[in-house]
Amino acid sequence: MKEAYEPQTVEREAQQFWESQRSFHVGEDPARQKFYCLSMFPYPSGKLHMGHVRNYTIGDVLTRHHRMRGANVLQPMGWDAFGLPAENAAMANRVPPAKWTYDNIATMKSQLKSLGFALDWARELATCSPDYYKWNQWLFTRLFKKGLAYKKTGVVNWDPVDQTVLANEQVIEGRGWRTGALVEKREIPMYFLRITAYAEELLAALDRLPGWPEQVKLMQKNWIGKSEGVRIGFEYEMQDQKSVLWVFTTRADTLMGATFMAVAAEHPIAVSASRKNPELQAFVEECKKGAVMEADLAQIEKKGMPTGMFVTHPLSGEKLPVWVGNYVLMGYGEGAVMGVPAHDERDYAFALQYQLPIKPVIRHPLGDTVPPPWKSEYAEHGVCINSGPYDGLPFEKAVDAIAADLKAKGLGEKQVQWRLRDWGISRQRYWGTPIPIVHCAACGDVPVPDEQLPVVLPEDVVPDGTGNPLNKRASYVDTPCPSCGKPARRETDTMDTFVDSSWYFARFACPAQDKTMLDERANYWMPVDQYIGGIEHAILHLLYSRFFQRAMQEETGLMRGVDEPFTNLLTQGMVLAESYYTDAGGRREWVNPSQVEVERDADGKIVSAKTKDGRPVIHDGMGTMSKSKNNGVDPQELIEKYGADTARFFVIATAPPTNTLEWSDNGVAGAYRFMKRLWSFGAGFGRAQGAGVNPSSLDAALKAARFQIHAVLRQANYDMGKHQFNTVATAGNKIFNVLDELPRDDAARALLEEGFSILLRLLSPITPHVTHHLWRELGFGEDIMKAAWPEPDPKALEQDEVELVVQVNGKLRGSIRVPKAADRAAIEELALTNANVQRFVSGQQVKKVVVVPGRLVNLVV
RNA sequence: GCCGGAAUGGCGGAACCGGUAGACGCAGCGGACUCAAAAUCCGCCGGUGGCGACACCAUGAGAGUUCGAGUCUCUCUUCCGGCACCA
Repeated sequence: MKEAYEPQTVEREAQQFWESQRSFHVGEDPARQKFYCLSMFPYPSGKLHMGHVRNYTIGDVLTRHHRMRGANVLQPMGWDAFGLPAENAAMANRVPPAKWTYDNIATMKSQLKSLGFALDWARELATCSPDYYKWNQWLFTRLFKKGLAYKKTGVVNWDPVDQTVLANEQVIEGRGWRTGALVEKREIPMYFLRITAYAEELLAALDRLPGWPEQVKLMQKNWIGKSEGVRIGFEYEMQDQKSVLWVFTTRADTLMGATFMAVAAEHPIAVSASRKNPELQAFVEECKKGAVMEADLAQIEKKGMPTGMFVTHPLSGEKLPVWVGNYVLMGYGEGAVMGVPAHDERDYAFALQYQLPIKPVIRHPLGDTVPPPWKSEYAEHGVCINSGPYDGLPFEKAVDAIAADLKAKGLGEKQVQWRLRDWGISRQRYWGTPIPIVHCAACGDVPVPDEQLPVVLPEDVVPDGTGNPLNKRASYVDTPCPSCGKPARRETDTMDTFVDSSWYFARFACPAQDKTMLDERANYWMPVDQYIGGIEHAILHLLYSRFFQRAMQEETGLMRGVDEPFTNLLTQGMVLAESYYTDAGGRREWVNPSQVEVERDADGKIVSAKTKDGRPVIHDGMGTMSKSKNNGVDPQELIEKYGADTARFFVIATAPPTNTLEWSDNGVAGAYRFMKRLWSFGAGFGRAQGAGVNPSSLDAALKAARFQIHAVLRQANYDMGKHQFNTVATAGNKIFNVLDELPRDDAARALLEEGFSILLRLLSPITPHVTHHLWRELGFGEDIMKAAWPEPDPKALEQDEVELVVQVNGKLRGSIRVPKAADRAAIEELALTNANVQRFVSGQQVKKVVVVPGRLVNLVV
């Protein structure tokens, strides 16, 4: 073995070994426990960034650990290859998106390989390949025939100069990113997937996902947004026509306290009333302009204007004025609310603003006779008052009674309202899955029949930014109707790329399958046992995938009982780095941290920083690695300088996987130092003899060392189980430090071998290359991946004597060594003999003695 | 505004059930080796007092429960994340 650690050589050899052994290739094996470990697949943007390295290292640690524990582990990799950046790059470089994408895939694949991930590349897929997106199309046509996919109009951002639809991220301050033209809203026909049909199930099943972070489940719950209430009708007459204004409320119990109605600016009543009222029309227009997205709108002033119309209260017959209110949203419920100022914060503010009456109908804890004017609304549930027949009823009974009475009059019923909307999947873009529909003048929208799938996207196109290039290709657009054969037009919209990523996990189970979307191999591998990725996908990607899993079950008949695609979810934290800038005449010029030298005071705090060529820079603190702050660290440079094992060890050891990870060049150097120490320890180790440890031949010091090694191992295995990988890595440091202190003599030899064998196996999921090399080179075995995961020896953890801490009144005063079997009385007596303990106890009455076996003694005086 | 989560040395972080706070690493300081530097190795490393044994203080702030609280309960502060004026 060489004296010097050369990571490049070691890693190349290990990777060649795995390649030649097909070490990561897996198949179905019903006899073994399967484990499907999946990291979110990357978008092939060019090259890997640190977030990828972190994500895939976490997945690889889990994969290799489960393998060594005997599971049949699948860890695949693929490419989320459709999407807008490819079109942007195409315009900038005049390269077809397909070529740009495939080139990026080649680069990133070689980077992933250089990191030594245990990936089964035989299952690689790219969503832009017709073999893959054919099944997007197939599933779409199935859902279309069932009515779970349908067409309706949707609103898009329209750039009037480029004559093209813009994605939200292409709209910058209301203007098109390329043209700077004011963006218009346009209504165009789009296809939707009826995810709302699954709303109830998607919500309820969250409670059956104990392996998901609570935070993610809560975000999904809020997104689905179920509220139970009552739909209530208020009758009115307009131009002698009887009509009903419908509202939705979760507080039907306060119906008797309604003193006005408020409708959204877009509501038909507002629109028709504004026709003969220019002032109202101006107000309606103003409301429509107001942005309705930002959270700070929660505090904007309530504004409104009366329409001059009145509706009839369905139970009291009272006439209530109808107002247009800027706080009522057309997109939720009925676009109208009943105003109950006494018991709703917004209604209260509105009523105050316009001197509308406030009528309390729920008993206030301070008493029924709260004198007007009210100081604030009272929004808690309570008992009805001032409500005629409903007086004295608590919330639920009042809602039931009122709903029943409304139903009898045909003016209301209980209703469940959802926030979740159907999923609009049409994108007016070129680089995506073609929507398999043909528009025929005679037959309407005809789904492309199975035998004509896939509808192949031409790959030689270079978009120019004006409209969808597919529209300009007659050979693509003109096609006979699959139904009647007459000339027809092919749909040119493509699918949202979230469709691609909503089922790739199942497809990984079924490589090289060209007859069906999935096959029975999905039954073996699904569900994904461990899914790893960023929290930014907490809502959309994960919700859509849960929806698709259910749709796939129904359409393929496979994966019965597997309703949820991801059993356990780990959301890894972001990677942060220091950022620095120079002040270039009021403008910040960001300097990459690799170009900065830092000066610290005696405490290690940064006092000043300058560039390597001496210009002073300002330290801006830790932030997400980003292009805009120029603080990214290139994984490639890191691997070339230190090797993949160092990068992997740093990323794992520095922070728990769910925390943010603060980049530190010194930290990386520390990880490298550990790799080098490990290496030189191995270089001086000699060949393993394989003689086991004979515990009775160990002296006290060696016994203590062995205890430490096994105690650290026990803790490391516990930490591994709860995915706290940072302390598993540092357990490697601890065991190494123990081994490094051991004498190099015959008495210690067997323990040295046992300890090193444990250390190498424990570290192998984190730093697979160096451990692979040392394992083989030192004669521990052929292939460390095939070795058993180390378990602590219970005998090594037995101790004849234990150290107990002695406390007086809960404060640490000394420690004693007692035989393991010592009884309470003996421990008490020994504790009292301790000199320092005596100082605090003497002359006082010992009132109580607490003995925690194996831990401590507490004397209460 | 509402809903989550977090707060421990100069820094990242550790501390399983309430039981020795600060493991491991980074930075820093001192030393060895060297003509010198790098690399490597050894020692110190929360604060205050003390020659020392040791004592006191200390896990964002304040209370509480307990023999004993970083850990449990309540109130507050700050930071991070999510969102929907959702009727």
